[in-house]
Amino acid sequence: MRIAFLGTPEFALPSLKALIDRGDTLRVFTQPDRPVGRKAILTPPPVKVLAGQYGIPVSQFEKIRSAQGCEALEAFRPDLMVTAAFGQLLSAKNLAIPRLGTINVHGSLLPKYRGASPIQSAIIAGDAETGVTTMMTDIGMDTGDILLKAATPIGPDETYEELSERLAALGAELLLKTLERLEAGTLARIPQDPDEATVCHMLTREDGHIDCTKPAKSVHDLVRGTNPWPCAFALLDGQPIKIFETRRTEEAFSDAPGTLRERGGRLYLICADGALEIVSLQASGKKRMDAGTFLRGCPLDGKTVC
RNA sequence: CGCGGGGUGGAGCAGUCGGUAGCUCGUCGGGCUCAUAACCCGGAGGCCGCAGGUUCAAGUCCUGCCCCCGCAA
Repeated sequence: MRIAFLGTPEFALPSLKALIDRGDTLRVFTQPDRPVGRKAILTPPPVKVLAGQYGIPVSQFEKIRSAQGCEALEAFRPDLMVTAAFGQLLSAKNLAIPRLGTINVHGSLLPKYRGASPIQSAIIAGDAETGVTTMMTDIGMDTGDILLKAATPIGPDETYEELSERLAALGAELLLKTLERLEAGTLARIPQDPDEATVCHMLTREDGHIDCTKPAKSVHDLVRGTNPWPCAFALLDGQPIKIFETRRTEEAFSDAPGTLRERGGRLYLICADGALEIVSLQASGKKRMDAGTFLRGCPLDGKTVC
């Protein structure tokens, strides 16, 4: 098949690779190179890099909905479009181009977590299970008919980065299965139940702000759900302290939520219903380090964060 | 020239008004204990990021450069 693949970050890589291995005729559409990091180095999106390694032609548009975007898509004459974490909404005109329609690989069990941060949101919400869904893309935000789903449990300490990697692989498998059934004509379309739908927005830095008046599990879920980006943080003397890794603990304290306690060389953050051990953290202008090392140069016992 | 913090024994940090480098941990040796990420005694280990400058004297003040990091994009 002639397939136009629209995707951008790491999450899209296994799906693109799966299509490459299938031997489809591909053309990749992705976001423009973006300045990355403090040095603002212009960096190509991961999908562009992978496509380049296989000699697949790549087109980059600020807006695929633009006239130029549509022309480029039409010029390729795709049978099918496949999207995976593309990062842009498609227009009705875009969607009308491929005769077989557009299939999206989404990192949640739709209709839950429509939108930009399905994987992080599932972890932050404390869900025990999530998954991937293939669906027929329509004009809405992840509102199209569901094709196939695959579920997977979320590990109690699994981070966004780890889960994202697993779901990306799972998504690629599901995409292959979806295409097989599409070609065999055995694919069923199941409309989403709007009453079950939830939407998750793109995360911002402030989404990583820890609220110690919540239960320890909720804080822990936030820490792992935002790792490595935007990363959970708390304010100490007005300065952000990034908290990379926490661990559930049975240690009991009588301090108010937000208090930091040092005990046995370990660092604890008091939350609403108990303490959470802080395993690794980073102060502004400092490097990331484990709690024991941090405490050696910066005593925190008795201090409070908010 | 976007804003800001920082480079000091192996790790994390302190070092005031310039005056000969200190703390916690680790490490090595010894001691003590039923026992410990316990305690006691002792030791090793530092071109104070690099290069200039000011000075009787620079970790400290000035200039340039390199590197690390937080924010903003």
